[in-house]
Amino acid sequence: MFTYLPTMNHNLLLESISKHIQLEDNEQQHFLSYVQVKKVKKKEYLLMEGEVNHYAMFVNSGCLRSYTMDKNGFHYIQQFAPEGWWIGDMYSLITKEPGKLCIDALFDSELLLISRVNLDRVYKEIPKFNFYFRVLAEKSLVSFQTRAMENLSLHAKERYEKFCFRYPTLIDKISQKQVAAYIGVTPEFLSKMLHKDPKVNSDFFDVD
Amino acid sequence: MFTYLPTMNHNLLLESISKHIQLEDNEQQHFLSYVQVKKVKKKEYLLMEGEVNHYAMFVNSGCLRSYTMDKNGFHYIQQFAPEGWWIGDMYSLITKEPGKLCIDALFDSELLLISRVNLDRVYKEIPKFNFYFRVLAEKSLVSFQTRAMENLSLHAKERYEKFCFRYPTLIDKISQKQVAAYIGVTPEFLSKMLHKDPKVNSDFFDVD
DNA sequence: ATTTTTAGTTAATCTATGTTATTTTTTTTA
DNA sequence: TAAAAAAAATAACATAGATTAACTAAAAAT
Repeated sequence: MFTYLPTMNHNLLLESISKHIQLEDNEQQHFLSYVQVKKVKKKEYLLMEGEVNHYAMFVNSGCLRSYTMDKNGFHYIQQFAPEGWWIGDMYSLITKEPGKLCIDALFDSELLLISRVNLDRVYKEIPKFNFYFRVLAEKSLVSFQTRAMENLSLHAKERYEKFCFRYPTLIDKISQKQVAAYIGVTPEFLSKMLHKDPKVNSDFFDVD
Repeated sequence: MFTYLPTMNHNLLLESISKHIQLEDNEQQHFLSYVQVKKVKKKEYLLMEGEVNHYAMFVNSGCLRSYTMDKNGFHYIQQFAPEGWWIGDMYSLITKEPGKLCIDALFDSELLLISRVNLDRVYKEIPKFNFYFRVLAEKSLVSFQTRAMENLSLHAKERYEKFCFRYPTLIDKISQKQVAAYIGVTPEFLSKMLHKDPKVNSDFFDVD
């Protein structure tokens, strides 16, 4: 049977898991034997459009992003994954088909990878991981349900505010261009939006 | 121990479950003892904004919809749930907090309800339901991830086409008003979009 | 350190979609 | 089946955000 000694690299992940399920020592070691550490440089790709995604990725440090591209080369960012977040192309992971997402690193990052194959083993051998990933999937679902509605109903300014709220640690670390691709406007429009003087309140001069 | 004889009302649900997990007869009966049948009339509410959602709902026949409202009274439809679909306010179900969704019936419908409390019992007593609902949550997640991106990147015409593809059984059953609220345009604009002649190709007359 | 590349700013013009209002058609209810 | 209510169609006008282009500032690469 595989075992693996937990190292500092695993702290963040084990912490996330322990919030939802309790693992015996041997279960923890067994699980970690399926996990591999990977370091990537800024701009390095973890997944390109049309590839099958073989790994669920947990971000230990740094930040990843997943995005799609349209025929004009425009980017639309589906998700940022700063420290402590999971990321992957769920469609491709589930179906084992090539996906439409690209995933790359916004900064030098350290990741923990678990392959789809090993994840299936984990589900079989330590069934309570079904509980852990069910809860995670449900939370992520709520978040994307909310964003799908926000993207229909809110103006760019309001979507910007939601972004700031959702990723408070990123606002001053990533470029406006990335934020624009997340809220779905052109960088030119975002720039204008952030610089235009708040409209002067002209009520003071209203007559009648 | 609770048991319950499966009736015709449960066929569709049991079929959905058996696609993902295999239940022993006693597990099936145990599970069904937690499920109640409910019939609702067209326009009847299952959940109103600000209420806590106590039930996950499975649609046996008819169709439900979940939606949010903005301050101007505009509706934004998060999901239709025709026959064989689950629906609920996942945020409220998870957190037990009041949610922002309304859920009501577009037609007379028959539902199977399982309360949050009983669902927690099911997870504990028949752990493989964690697998079933994990897989469902993951599929639903993919669907909402995709829609969130589509709502940013596609024009109304394309969102209309995606709607037709996603709910092929609904196109000729629900009003344009509902479709407009799903794709995020005004009913006036949708009407114009569907009636405007496809632009005549004037290239033939181009000079130089 | 200098060059090259990328990101951000600004502004004029354009377009997809919203707004308001009126009329017609369809559906629901009495 | 008539009356009332809701949905759909149409059209004139308004606006949020896109497009294009030129310029400046900041990073990255040599």
